[in-house]
Amino acid sequence: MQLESLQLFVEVMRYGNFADVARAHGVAPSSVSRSIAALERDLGARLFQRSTRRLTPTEAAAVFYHRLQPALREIESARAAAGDLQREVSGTLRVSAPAAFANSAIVPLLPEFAALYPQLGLDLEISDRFVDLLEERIDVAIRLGSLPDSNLVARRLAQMSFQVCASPDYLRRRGVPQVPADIAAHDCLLFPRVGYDLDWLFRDSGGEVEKVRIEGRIQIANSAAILSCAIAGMGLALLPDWLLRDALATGRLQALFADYEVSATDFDSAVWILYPSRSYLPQKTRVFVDFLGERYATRPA
Amino acid sequence: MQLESLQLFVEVMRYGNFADVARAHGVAPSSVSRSIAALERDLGARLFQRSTRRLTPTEAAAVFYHRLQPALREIESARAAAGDLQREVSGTLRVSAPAAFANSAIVPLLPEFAALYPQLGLDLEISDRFVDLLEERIDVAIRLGSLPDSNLVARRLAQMSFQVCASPDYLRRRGVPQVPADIAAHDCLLFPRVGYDLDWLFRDSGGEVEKVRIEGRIQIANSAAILSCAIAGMGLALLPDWLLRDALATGRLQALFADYEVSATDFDSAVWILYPSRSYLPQKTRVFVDFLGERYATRPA
DNA sequence: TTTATTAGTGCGTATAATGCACGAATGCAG
DNA sequence: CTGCATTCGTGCATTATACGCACTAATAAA
Repeated sequence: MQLESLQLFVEVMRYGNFADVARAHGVAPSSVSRSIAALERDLGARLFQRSTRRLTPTEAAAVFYHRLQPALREIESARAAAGDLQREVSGTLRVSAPAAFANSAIVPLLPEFAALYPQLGLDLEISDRFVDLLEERIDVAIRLGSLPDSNLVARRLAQMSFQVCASPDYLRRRGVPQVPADIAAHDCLLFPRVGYDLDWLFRDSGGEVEKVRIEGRIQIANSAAILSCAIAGMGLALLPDWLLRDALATGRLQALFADYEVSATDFDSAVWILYPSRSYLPQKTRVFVDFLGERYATRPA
Repeated sequence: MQLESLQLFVEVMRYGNFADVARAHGVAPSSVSRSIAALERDLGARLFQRSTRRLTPTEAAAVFYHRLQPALREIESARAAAGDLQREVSGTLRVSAPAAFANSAIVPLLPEFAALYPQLGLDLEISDRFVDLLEERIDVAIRLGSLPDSNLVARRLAQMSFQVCASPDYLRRRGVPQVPADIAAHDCLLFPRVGYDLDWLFRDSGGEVEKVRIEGRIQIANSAAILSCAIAGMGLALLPDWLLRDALATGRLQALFADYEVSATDFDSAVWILYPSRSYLPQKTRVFVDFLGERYATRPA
């Protein structure tokens, strides 16, 4: 029984065919086929019913998979733990982050981080869905907003604050709103959120919250696209500060309502960093978490 | 990382030296030495401090060992479980069968079968369409009639013979037909079949085939419903023997033309049992196929 | 000091793995 | 209904790997 065959089997269960697994591993499909066949010989049981175009796992495969997968992960984890005891930061760190945040807040920091730890490879998995850290073998994940409960270790990187902004061109044409109620007369770029109405919340320095109904003809569920629209002068946008930093710094956008905190949902969104709660935290994970923590402490988002 | 290297490592931790492990495995000591060295390369950490006459496990080895050992045991156990599923009658058997056949010919046998194999769960998928065994993860399928070609293993359970019958009440009112041609004057219960005209075929003991045009006002594409109509005295019905057994035995129906073979299509219909593959045939599939085979051999349908 | 045993290393051979090409099967698009 | 493309499996030639043997260095016990 080959360990590689077991890993291939697990991936075949995930992908549902041999060819994709072969491509992912850079080997010939026949190799995968032979590995699985060898495994079946070892088990004395058929794992997949094959028709040329479809693989169907047998009951034996399902049983084997559900017990094998945790064991393989444990071996991998044990290997990492043993290695990290005597090794410096090395290997590959798999980071999962939302697309917009990765592009504007992580990628700019990568050169410095990579220079700090030349032995460490970085695998940035960009995805806006909530990935399963264990399933995808993610070491560290960035999550925005409020946090669903889980058995992961969570650390709050920074408070996430929002700002209303528009392009100078737009403000010249339509005027600069002075108080929150003024935005009712403006085009707003809408980010549809399930469970929330089309209101923006403004909290003044005294803590008073004002809710203003907004209107607009453009609605996009992608904050990077909303940013582009705002820069193009299509209206007011409510966006998180980490996404605006560049555009504000270069003057392509102009922030409004400096005296207010603004939000579309509530006022306690944050940037979270998550990692699996392992008894032995790999060095690479620790240094990455510490690095981001430092960065966001000294240069708050 | 080789699975065998991991197993060797565990044993080295137990024995405390390479030579004994090598002897226990019937390999050369140099082989063990090389396996451990490869493992150390994979981990990036030294596992043993070697002095020619003594091995001292490092801290990394201790950490690795304590997590590796349960994982290896789990893999071995998972392998045994998957294999046992093949060799022992356990798990769940998914059977696909046409509704009428399932109700009258399979369900009555289930109590006995279930008692024979108490560890086996049974999932009876009743469907009159031709399901894709792989797609639906079906272990065994029952098919009636003639068989479309496929890459499945097919076994003929029994010849399927048809009989013309009617209720005693109906025969009292309308008279008992003596020769095939007599049925032209009777109400017949029609089962519409694509590609076949409304004729019934009679083959006498001499092999002579007679085709008789039938007529009737009731047409139902459901043999169980036709059975009910016949029992209710609504006409003559041409039905497969396995569907009639009960009604004939209790006298609710009476068979006609004992000296003829009858059919609505051709004379070589059969009950087929199909399963996906012959290699690594799970025990649960084998016992079910054998059980039905025995049942239909001793008590022909 | 001698002896016996152990780990590590070259080296040649034997076994195993791999890729490629080909064939059969099958789902999909036109 | 018919090509078209993709997928899995197998035979074959090639390549890579693993293995044992012989030998060296080292060390604990006699």
